Amino acid sequence: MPTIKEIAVLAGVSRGTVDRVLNKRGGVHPDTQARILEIAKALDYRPNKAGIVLSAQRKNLKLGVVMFGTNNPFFDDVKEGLNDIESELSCYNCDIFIKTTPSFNEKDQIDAIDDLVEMGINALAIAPQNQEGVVRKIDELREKGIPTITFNSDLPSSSRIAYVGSNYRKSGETVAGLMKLFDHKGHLEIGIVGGAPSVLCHTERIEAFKEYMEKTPSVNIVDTVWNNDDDVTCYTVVNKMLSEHPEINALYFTAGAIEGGCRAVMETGRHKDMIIVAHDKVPSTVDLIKNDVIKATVCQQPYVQGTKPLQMLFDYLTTGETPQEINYTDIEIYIKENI
Amino acid sequence: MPTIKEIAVLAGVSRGTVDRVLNKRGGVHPDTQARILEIAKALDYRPNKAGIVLSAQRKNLKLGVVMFGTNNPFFDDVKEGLNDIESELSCYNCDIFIKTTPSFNEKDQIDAIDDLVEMGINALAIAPQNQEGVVRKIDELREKGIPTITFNSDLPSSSRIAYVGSNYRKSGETVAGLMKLFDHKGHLEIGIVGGAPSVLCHTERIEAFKEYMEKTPSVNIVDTVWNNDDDVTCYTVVNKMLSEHPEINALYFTAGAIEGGCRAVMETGRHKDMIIVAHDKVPSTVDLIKNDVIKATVCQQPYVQGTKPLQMLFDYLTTGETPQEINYTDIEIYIKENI
DNA sequence: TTGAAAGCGTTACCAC
DNA sequence: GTGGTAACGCTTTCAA
Repeated sequence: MPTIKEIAVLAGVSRGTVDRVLNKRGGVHPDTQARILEIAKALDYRPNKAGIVLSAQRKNLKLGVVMFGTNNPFFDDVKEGLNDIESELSCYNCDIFIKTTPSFNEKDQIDAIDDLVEMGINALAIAPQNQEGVVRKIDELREKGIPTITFNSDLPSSSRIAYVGSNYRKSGETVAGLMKLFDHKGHLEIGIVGGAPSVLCHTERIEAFKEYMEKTPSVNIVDTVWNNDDDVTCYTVVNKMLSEHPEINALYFTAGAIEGGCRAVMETGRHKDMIIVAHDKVPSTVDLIKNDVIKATVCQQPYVQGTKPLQMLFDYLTTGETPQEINYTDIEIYIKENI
Repeated sequence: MPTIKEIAVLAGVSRGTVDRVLNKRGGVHPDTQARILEIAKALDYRPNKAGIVLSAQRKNLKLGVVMFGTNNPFFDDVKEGLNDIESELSCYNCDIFIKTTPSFNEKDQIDAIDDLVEMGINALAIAPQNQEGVVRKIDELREKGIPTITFNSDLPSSSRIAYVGSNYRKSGETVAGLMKLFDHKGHLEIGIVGGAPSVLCHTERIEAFKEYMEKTPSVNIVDTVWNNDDDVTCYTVVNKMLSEHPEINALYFTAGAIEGGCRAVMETGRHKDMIIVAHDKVPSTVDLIKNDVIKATVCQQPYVQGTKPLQMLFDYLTTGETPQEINYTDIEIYIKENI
């Protein structure tokens, strides 16, 4: 493997000059520059990450994280990822500051970002609200030279450099495909239980699910109700839906807090013939799968959503390599046997 | 983050002495040793990986890999993983030597290992034959100070330090679970198509599958045939099985070369009502899923099987951290929509 | 526009 | 038993 030192010798210059060229810092004579680039290409030079990281420790990089502080246990796995990457990067003199915002409130997120900037962060990872103010704030940071990566939910219209998270349309389609495979009667009458109509990822899943099912004649979508990520609400709305629609033989839960809903199903005694599919792998969902109430759950690698954005930001700041813009997490299917 | 330098200052010794203690090289006064260990513990010292890797480059580590040279495209993904990790580790002055053995022959593998040892490898990754001679050879290497990690298939009775690969029993059970969920008739008559009775991983899958299904009254396993990982053979045996058993309504392919078998099914016109589940994600399987011939395929992260063993060996040789012994890859379910 | 040197954390080698 | 020092590859700062 060629090193900067070797290139310097071959080009008859000092290591500093090679570094200036390779990292586009400017101030080098065009001829020298051309010569160095040619040699680097010929030798297939690739920088040594260990050297870069070691050297970067003198910068004391600071990374900021903004996310919901909800009690949705889905985020426990995200947090586990955050903790692991924090402990790894701390060895490289890189600090991570995490801010959780209590409500689904735009201003809270913006304030959190401002706080982090105040603390001197060099980059930001955010699970953002889908709101204009947050977009503008990300653009503002970009101009200040602070790159942002979105995770869990994207803001394509902002100038974030990358997104790490689920392809919600494809995950809705995967649930649709599963239900068709599970369909034992040859005809599905489906009730959908979403979180809240304002949460983009849930509505995207539902939209894709519906569009996909519309192409299938043997499937009918009966009703869509919302549980506001709340167990009690979930019980009530599912109870009501089932009594109004005795024909329902399949349920699609797109959000958290499904325990109450499943309880409502079990009370009717219809869960044996009901095809229930959910998202994410929280403890209550695992239990429901083990007890044959839910047939399958479709997941989105929450741990990766915690680690990867920060890893990418760290790499970007140290090695300068531009991350891939769209990083969809795998769509994982779990049933009783592989959960 | 504390460094060796800091510990040295606090303990009133040199960096060399701290290094000797932390890496158990011996030759240090017990009192000094105790003092240093105490300080390291108190500061929660964790070695800096970038520093270790940089320093380790002077060793020019060599890793050996032994695997089948079969034309089974499953191994293409493993090889992709091998290539990626090779290119990454090459930056750290670590070379990787890959030997593929042509046949399912014990002696070939042992010869390949001997060749690699001759070349001076510091560690070995092997997708092993399940044979006594290979076990003994691994034990022999261990005594020479050359650690081995098995991948794809394990040799628990050998002194390999770790295994990376599928839990074949669990993956067979997952197929069983899927088939039960897909069962539209309320009664499964299943034909099993294995690779070869001598390949451990296939027989393990089948065994677990059968044991699991035996607990289910509505399931009957009609017959088990072998295709020797060969398309033509597969066509023949499936053709024969289907004509002898018109009651079969589900097929479980546990190995590669399933295209011929599926062709036989399609020729009978029974594929519309046939529940077919397979393993691994090779191009032909993807096609068969997209064309609704196969309902699902259960995979075992081949890419990870290529990268992780070498990453673990490199870490073990440089940082000295003992790898986890059993590293099961995820059991991934793919259907038409998430493939 | 360029060069020289220090420093990041660890390991290895040579003195004592 | 222990200390000092050079080396791994890269970046940064100061000086020319």
